[in-house]
Amino acid sequence: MAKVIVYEEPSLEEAKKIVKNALSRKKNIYILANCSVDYFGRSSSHLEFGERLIIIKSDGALLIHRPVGHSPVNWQPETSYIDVSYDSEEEVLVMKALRTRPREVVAIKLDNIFLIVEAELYDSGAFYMHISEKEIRDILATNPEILGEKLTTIDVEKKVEPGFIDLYLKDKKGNVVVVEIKRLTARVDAVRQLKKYINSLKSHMRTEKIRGIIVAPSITKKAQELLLKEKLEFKQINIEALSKYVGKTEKRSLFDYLK
Amino acid sequence: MAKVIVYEEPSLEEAKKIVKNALSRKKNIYILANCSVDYFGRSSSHLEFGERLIIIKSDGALLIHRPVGHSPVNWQPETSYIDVSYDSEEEVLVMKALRTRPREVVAIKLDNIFLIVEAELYDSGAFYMHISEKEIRDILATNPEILGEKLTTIDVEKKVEPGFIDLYLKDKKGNVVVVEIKRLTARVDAVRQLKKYINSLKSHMRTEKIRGIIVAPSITKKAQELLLKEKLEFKQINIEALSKYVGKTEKRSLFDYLK
DNA sequence: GCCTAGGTCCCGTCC
DNA sequence: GGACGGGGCCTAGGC
Repeated sequence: MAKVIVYEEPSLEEAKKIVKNALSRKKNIYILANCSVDYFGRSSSHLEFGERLIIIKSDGALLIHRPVGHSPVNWQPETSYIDVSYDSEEEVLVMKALRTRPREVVAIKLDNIFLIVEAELYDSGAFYMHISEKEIRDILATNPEILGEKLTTIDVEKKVEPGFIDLYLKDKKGNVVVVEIKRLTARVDAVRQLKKYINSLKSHMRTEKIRGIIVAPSITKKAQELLLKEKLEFKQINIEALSKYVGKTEKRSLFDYLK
Repeated sequence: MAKVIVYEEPSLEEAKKIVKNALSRKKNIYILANCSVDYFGRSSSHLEFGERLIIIKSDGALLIHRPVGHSPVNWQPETSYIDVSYDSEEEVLVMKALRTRPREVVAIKLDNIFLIVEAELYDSGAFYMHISEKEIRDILATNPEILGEKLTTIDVEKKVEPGFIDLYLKDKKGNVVVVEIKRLTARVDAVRQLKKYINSLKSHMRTEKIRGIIVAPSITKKAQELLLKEKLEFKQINIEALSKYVGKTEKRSLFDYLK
């Protein structure tokens, strides 16, 4: 079971020892403190002093969260090294998280620490994500009749020069059918993507006719227009209906959660 | 200054009161607990029981973080309502975070709570991000001579059918110059993007010559090849050197941070 | 390592 | 509100 140690209002010198020790033991560290943050790397940024939550995970992931908003204001997805030192001149605890590739640094200056929590967490729970684009693709590959006509699957994730074709099929007339799948509303960029693949195929073989189909639960107006202009097709699919093809997908509905 | 209250190992019934109260006062809430998570909405997922950090921010943002990794395993960027109840049958505290658009729900079941921290944080610190693509574009628009020749800026973010041209200029010979800017290494997709804009322009006006320039600190080999094939140009810029055109950008280098 | 594409992407911006 | 493109996107998968 989790081991959790709480330090309330440590001095900066005490905090330095606590954090260094916790880092060396690869604990999870959560700090509530008044701090400023500088970032330098692919871009650079400066965040003035304010009260935030600093998270250092056992694998070195670093996150700095403000009191509002989903996204961390600063972060380091993986750190090669976190340096902790006390700057007696500025009277701040300095934590520098380094990353080698890309070469980036996040430097945090803490001048008032409210809380440090050191935690050893056990988490081996499996995570299941249902109906990803990959799942839809595999269902359609084995059941191409879902698209409403007789089709034969030739290839899945077929490599062409500019990328990968989700589904590469042939229709009953022997035409090549290129399918681009979107799990959510298809937008103009999906149509562009499909056109790109078709252009690539056309440059290699000139004899056969090539059809392009966007498969998605819905499509934006602009995407529909571009589709018509490019003489491509759209096939609407019902994602919920597809779930019956997946054994392990749970049949719970939003309604069950809201009850 | 921050007000922080720490509750160590509360019972589930106590936790229910603490969380409900903190939610109603729009506090930041941090919970260390053994929990399972179900998500249903644009996609759906199930996470088995394990020890994690649950963050509820004062604006309703919800994050569930495992002990490793940058990204939260489950989240709700904004919640319209968080319901907290005790399920006496399963002996778990249930927190359901609802979102109306898109209609989504994250349901957390907690069966063992190690720590709850309730915090009122004050954070008004400004955040400065330096040299975005937009900034580079504006600097080049007002100082096109940086590109190494006499150019006149005609338009910024010019709308053409497939999108927006970063910079639309004329050179001293009166040729149209289309510039695509990348803040980091330019890749093949940047070249494709540029080509797309030029094609669009060509279809509208046939008299003038159109040049295309990729402006970036560096370019990949593949992009360079495509560039040559398409008879387009690459102009290297030094982002550091551009910063002198931005008043508020700090002149600190990576070296200063690493010292 | 680079490249490609997906994501419950999130987020800003413009219509 | 929908739609579209950017991001220090992050992450997974190929080569």
